Amino acid sequence: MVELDDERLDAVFHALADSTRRTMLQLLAQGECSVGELGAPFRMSFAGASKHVKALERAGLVSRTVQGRAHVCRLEPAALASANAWLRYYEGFWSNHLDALEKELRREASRGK
Amino acid sequence: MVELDDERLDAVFHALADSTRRTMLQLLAQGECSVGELGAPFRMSFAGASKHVKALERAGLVSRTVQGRAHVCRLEPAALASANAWLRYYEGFWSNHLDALEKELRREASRGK
DNA sequence: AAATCATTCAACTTATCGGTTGAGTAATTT
DNA sequence: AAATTACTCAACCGATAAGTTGAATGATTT
Repeated sequence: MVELDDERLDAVFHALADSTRRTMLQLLAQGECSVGELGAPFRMSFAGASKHVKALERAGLVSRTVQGRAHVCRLEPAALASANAWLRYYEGFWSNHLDALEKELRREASRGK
Repeated sequence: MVELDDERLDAVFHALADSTRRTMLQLLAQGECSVGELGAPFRMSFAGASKHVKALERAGLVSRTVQGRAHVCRLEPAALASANAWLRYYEGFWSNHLDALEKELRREASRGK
């Protein structure tokens, strides 16, 4: 695992740092979607949604194929895995602190999150 | 896990989307550090580093205690865990695509990353 | 008490972000 | 052929980011 590509990680984490884009990924986890379908759930112009898709693509989280006039997108799990790999580095650390972790999660749960 | 706090996730992923801050977290994983120690490795003004620490704090990834004139920081694994929990949602998805994943990681490794 | 150290804060610059609108292109439908 | 659909691109806006510098604060050292 040595040293993950910094720019890739920047792009992936940046792409994930937006709730609209995270929701798009959740959509894509159910199956392929056109750019239009990805944008539809949001109160946002088409062009706006298209930009979000582009950010996901830039991060390598999503790829697209042009099928006629529709651009069909699919999830690229490899990029997600690189983020996961980075986080996993800390897994030992936080599992040594499980008490705090559990307390936090319970606190969030009881706040109804 | 229902629905993780969106703002928290925004802040956490945003904090992680910067190589300076990721390095700071790696430092903190080895033990507590003052703000000065955290900033020292970087070609950057003190105030600049201090801002990065603040971003980590805003995300809940780091907490600080003032000890005399030094501000001592430590890693807060709970926030990292919330990012991890989000990613884990996709674990099933990408483990169904393990071939692509492995190929990607090998490709990166052979590029000497 | 003066100097120094660890740090923040405020002000500023430049760049990027998230959104918009309006126009352009290419594929499909009528 | 004309209209519609699915999209991108370019230009713009306001907000935020990342960095700087310079001054302020508060704790320690001399």
